[in-house]
Amino acid sequence: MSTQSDDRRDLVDEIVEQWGTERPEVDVSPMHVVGRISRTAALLDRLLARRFADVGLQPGEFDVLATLLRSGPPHRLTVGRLTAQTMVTAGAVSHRLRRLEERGLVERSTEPSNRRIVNVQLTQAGADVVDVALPAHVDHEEELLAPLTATERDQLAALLRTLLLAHGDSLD
Amino acid sequence: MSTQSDDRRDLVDEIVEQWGTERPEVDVSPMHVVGRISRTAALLDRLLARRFADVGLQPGEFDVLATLLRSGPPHRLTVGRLTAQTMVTAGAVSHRLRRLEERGLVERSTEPSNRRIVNVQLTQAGADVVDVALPAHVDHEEELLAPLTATERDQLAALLRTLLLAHGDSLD
DNA sequence: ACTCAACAGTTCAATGTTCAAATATTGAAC
DNA sequence: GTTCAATATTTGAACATTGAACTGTTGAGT
Repeated sequence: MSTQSDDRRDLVDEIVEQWGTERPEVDVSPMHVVGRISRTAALLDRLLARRFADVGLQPGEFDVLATLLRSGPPHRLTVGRLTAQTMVTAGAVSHRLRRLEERGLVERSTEPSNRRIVNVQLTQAGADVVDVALPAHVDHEEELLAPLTATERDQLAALLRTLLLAHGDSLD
Repeated sequence: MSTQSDDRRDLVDEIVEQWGTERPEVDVSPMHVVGRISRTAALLDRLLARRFADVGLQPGEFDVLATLLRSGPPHRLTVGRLTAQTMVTAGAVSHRLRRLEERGLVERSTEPSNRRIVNVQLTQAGADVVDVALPAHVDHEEELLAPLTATERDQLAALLRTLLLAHGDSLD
């Protein structure tokens, strides 16, 4: 297995070097990490969004449907639990649900025991959509990660887990 | 220096485990990396955006102004070169420039030798804004990376650089 | 000179997200 | 029982980005 490290310079290297020349008194080294996380996410999200479009789905819509499916039977979650697993606001989730409901992929109903709560039920049509989209999605992710060895993927995942946990991204 | 590894489970671990139960025939392991890159970026971007708001700036606006400043005197770039350094479309850059021009932070003028090209000039007011925002911004980034040791940051940066370069994110 | 494709930016309608206000419900305090 | 703060979700205006169409400019081919 080839494990040669790539010693070329990416755009973030250029940016950090420019700052070193233009504002040498400011230590911009954190950009090496934060800048790359931001750029990598933007790059991957854009590529993945195109593939979703082929299935007539938006990333955020897939996110909701997939969350419901992987929660297991009966494929029903409250809006709150749904929101807790996304990186968007409750308002955004509500908008997504309205669009998905119009397309018949989910159904909303108030919880009888506590009428503040709304249950979101994945329909059969919604489940079918995820079952088509999921394998294609992970295949695409696999392709995008091809430049990294299995070891490198593990390292990357572990480092990001540390960062996420430190910032409270867990179920607790 | 403490280098203990965090063995708690984050939300991505939960998600992958759920898929393992609900759809064991699909190998969702790429999510360990892609899912965390996406979530980490969303988390950091959101936190950083709040700090920018304190200076009356939006992340995208800071991005444009900072690109102009770090390009060095005379702090002037074409719209095309500006767009090449961002992760957004030319249309988005055009919108950003209109907003920044209205606030007197940049000025646009057509290049005499090729009237298709538009030069974007950072004004003194624009340079002042970046000079206030930049140190605060990198300080904030530094804080957000505090959970990682210097070695871990280097590893993380190197892994992401490999990924970015493989996907063409360089000046070439 | 003329044609025309390529190029550089801009514009605009559509769209998804955010933020804050609003609605409705619950439970606890008194 | 009534009050009221907390909770759960929705609504709607504001706003940034996208994608496609559009304007204007240049340069190569003939």
